[in-house]
Amino acid sequence: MSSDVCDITIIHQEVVDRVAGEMAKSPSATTMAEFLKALADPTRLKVIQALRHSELCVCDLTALVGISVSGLSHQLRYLRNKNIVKFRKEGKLAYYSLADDHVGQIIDLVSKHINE
Amino acid sequence: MSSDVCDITIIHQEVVDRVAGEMAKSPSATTMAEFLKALADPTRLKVIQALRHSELCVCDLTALVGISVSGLSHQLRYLRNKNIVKFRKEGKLAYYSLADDHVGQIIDLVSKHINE
DNA sequence: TGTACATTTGCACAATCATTCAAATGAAAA
DNA sequence: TTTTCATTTGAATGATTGTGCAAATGTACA
Repeated sequence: MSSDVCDITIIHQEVVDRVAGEMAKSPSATTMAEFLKALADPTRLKVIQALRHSELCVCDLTALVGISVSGLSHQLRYLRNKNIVKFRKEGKLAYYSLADDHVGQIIDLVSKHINE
Repeated sequence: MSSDVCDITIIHQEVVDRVAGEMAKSPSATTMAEFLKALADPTRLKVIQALRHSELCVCDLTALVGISVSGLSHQLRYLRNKNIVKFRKEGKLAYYSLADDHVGQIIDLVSKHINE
């Protein structure tokens, strides 16, 4: 059974309909992709990995990540806006830490997948 | 205790050293980021989500993803090269499916994180 | 007050990337 | 063979983005 609509040829109409229904149950692909994009960068990943082991100030993070202070600050703001990291100010220093452990769990899974 | 090397100011040297040691235990940030990038795109995410529910040919995937056949084919090659999807040929049609379930598990975690 | 220093921000640029169009490939049917 | 159709490929393009530089902000200390 096949149909032809709007220049797209659908070959297995029933399967497509069923899968479309299933897909509608999870969060939108755009939402999930936007979150995953936050993790899909070496610099941001290093920041997150570092913060899993200790709260750190920007200076120290710079040394661990190997990037300019300015560049790091940009990425920290990015991660803050996505609620992945949080920070507290202590005098001149800003101490960053992870907002929750969800990201850590995801990274562990990815790590396991790569080490197979 | 602080030191100054190569224009980078390290404020908590011991903490940095300890965290650097911990970080060295997991796969490189570059490797993990490259894998995560494969998931961090709405089109590729839709493809993966669709394939979790059924093996599908390119035609049908096009309808589910909402992109040109050519664009989809580019992304499918991308996912193939990363060993995330595999395919078999049956006559003129190419049937795609997931290479393993690791990706699905990761997506489930992300989905759960978003639905909190 | 003024100096020193950690961090942030605005701007600019190079590089990456997702997409489409047009052409090529390959396989079945006529 | 020729035609038809599903899929792939290559080239081109517009948009996004990670980064550094320079300037601004804010805080502590002299």
